[in-house]
Amino acid sequence: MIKSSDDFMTVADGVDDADDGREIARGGGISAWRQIADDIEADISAGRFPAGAQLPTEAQLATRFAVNRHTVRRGLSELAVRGLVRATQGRGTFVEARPIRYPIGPRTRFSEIVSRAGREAGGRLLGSAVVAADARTAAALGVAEGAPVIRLDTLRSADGTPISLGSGFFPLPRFERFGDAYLAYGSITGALASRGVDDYRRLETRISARPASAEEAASLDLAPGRLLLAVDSINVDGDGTPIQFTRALFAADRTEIVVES
Amino acid sequence: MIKSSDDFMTVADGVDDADDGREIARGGGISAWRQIADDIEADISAGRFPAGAQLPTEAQLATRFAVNRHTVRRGLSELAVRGLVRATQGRGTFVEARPIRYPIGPRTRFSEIVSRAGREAGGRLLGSAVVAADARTAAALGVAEGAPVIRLDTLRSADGTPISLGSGFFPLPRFERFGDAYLAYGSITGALASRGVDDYRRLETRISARPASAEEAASLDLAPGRLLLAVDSINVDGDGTPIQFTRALFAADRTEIVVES
DNA sequence: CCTCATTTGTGCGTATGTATC
DNA sequence: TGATACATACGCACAAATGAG
Repeated sequence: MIKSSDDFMTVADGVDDADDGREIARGGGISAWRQIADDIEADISAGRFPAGAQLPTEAQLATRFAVNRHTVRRGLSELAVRGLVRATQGRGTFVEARPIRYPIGPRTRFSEIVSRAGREAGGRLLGSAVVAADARTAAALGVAEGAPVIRLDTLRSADGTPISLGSGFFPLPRFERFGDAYLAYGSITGALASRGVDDYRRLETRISARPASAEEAASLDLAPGRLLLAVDSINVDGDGTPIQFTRALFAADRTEIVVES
Repeated sequence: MIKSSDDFMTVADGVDDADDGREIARGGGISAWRQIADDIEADISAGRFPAGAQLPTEAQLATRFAVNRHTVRRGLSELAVRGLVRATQGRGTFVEARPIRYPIGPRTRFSEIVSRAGREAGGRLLGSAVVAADARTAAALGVAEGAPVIRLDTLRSADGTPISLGSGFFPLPRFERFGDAYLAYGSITGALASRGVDDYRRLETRISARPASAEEAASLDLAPGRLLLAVDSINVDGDGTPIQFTRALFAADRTEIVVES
């Protein structure tokens, strides 16, 4: 076999990888890239590649499976879409961590949830601004389209791992300078309490799924194109007045949403 | 430019595709496949490729954009993951239909939902069997692990389009021969009523997202690897007794789940 | 039923770009 | 700066599914 320039390995490296050349059944109805993906997935499931571990390089895998590097890449991309591994240019391909649960219910508070999951809560304000309400936001908050609302972008994480990227919209006369309140109290719940909202509940939640854009992936520390759960929700206060419209993006492979009726 | 065998076109075809060679900015920081994906997406959004329409073949797109067919395929695969298009071997690549809503709430009934969305309800029993309850099912139904339960596999569709692929588990002394009841009444709700359950509600719903397996994709008439919303739910009767544990898979790009609290 | 052209799917080899260390 | 490793792109070839005939 003639090696491509990419697959070239030094003689020193060559001597100790003659060991485990995995068998790929050619022409058996199952494509080579799928067999490779399944094989690597089995290694991950069995713990032979623990979470955080670096996989062999694409070139090494290509020689082990006796296929072209493109074929390895096709298999790895499958595992990447499913959130099992993640490739970073110039560094390598690494095994991703396992998902945690993220319950959403009528009384959901983020800080409660992460503590319930036995993890450490974390929320960071990315920015805050006064913007004009678009149609969806206006309808949710019961204000006129184009009316000014406060927008708060937050990144929520658990154990240092980003979990959700959220944009919250709050009606304006009531929640003036709400970004400062959030910074002062460290949580949406606390900031709302400082504005006299000591109870709120979720009125409606819409859930869809889509791949992450490049920016979203960067914020959530995901590889671009990974699956997101998009959760749009409306919170109302004790009187049923809408106080918050939120669009939250969850890394689908780190999250399971629980709805308790 | 030397054409590959794949890209070869007859002279007759060649004369009328000299028109719209789209511009791809090379070396401008944005990869060619992404520009192609964006360009085709814009065409779809603008209605230049309406839903159901067949896209030009990969070879034609390759000549139009003056790139290799692989580069076109990379762009198309991006659109396919996002549910905008779907490729079928031997036929071509087609624009997919837009999503519908699928509300989930305490009083969710499938037939109500699709009629509310102005579509026609449809449910088909794929099979039914008595199986041993696994840990998750046993916990949900409040039976011992390994206890016999009835399993019902159903495919639900709207307007002929498959929407969800579901497995329902029912505790056994109570729902003996439940498959026959489903066939007789044509719906879960009707079959439950025939067993004396005239009211039931959803206790808990768990939502996650993942790509479809080959079989799931086939059942749902999806291209393999497309996004699924996986919804696990527990239904209880008026007394709060669990009567049904369901795992439903929705095509994420045809569905938006609405939770009403 | 078979054949054949069309179209997407898979795989190889090569080359070069780009980020990381 | 150089070496490493993933990302992009071209060209070629053949497999496999579809549909027309």
